Amino acid sequence: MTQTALEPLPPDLFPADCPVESVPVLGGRKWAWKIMRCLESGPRRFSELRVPLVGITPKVLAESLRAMEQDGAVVRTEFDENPPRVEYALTPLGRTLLGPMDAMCAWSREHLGSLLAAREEYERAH
Amino acid sequence: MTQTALEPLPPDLFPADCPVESVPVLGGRKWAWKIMRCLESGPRRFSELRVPLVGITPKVLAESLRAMEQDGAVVRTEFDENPPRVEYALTPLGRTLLGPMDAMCAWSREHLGSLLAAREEYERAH
DNA sequence: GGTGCCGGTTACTTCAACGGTACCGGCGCC
DNA sequence: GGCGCCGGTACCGTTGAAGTAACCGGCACC
Repeated sequence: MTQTALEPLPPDLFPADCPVESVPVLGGRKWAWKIMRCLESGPRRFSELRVPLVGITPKVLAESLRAMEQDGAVVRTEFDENPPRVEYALTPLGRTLLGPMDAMCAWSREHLGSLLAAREEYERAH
Repeated sequence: MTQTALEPLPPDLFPADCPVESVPVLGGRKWAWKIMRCLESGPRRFSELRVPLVGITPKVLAESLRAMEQDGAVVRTEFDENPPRVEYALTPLGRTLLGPMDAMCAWSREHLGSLLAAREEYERAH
């Protein structure tokens, strides 16, 4: 035996409050990732965000922004002007997320081809 | 003016086939992340995976594994033994995802406290 | 012949996110 | 007075992942 037996996986491998599930951009919010990217270059207005986020409805954008605000990744600033102006910006905490996001984007750029090829191969074989 | 005006965001900022949406662990699959972690240490059997994935049903586990197999992140190997044995393992492609995942986990370990604090602060203020 | 293990499948239900359409108040402008 | 801009809200329908519960075939063991 040159190979040692694999340790069994313990039932408590993941704590009940497993942290990863709470990471903002990971939590099942379709647009969060793109919104982060839009705010990367500076504060943006609601209607300004709607331009690159093609197809998003104001409802979903408002919901997403509010969720990200709750998570402390985004600040909402209201200006007392006319017509009314509201700006959304990344918080320092939000900015710290850009690093890990870049890592994922780099992976995607490098390996997405293999992934799509695997999908086609799977279709072919089944 | 010491501050330059911010470039407006172009409507084509994100290509139609934006890659990030296709990253396996990012695509709305609740258990994918944990499954990756379970397979990190070596190949595992179906019933072996059910131990740490507390609360997962066989249906959802089978679905998740099949989706990850389609994406080329996991291989399924059937052995002609009795009782039947099936092993799931990470592919080389799947392993390349572990790096970016570690970056996200590190972020989570470091900043989850601030995130939860922000959520409480938001509750308090609204 | 009954029981258990293994790796699932099937049918049904639930739920949250998303999408579609319409509409709002307050102000300025013509 | 009518229209448009801004930053949304209200109501409703759709969708897809997840959860619930029951069951399956094949073989070994007793």
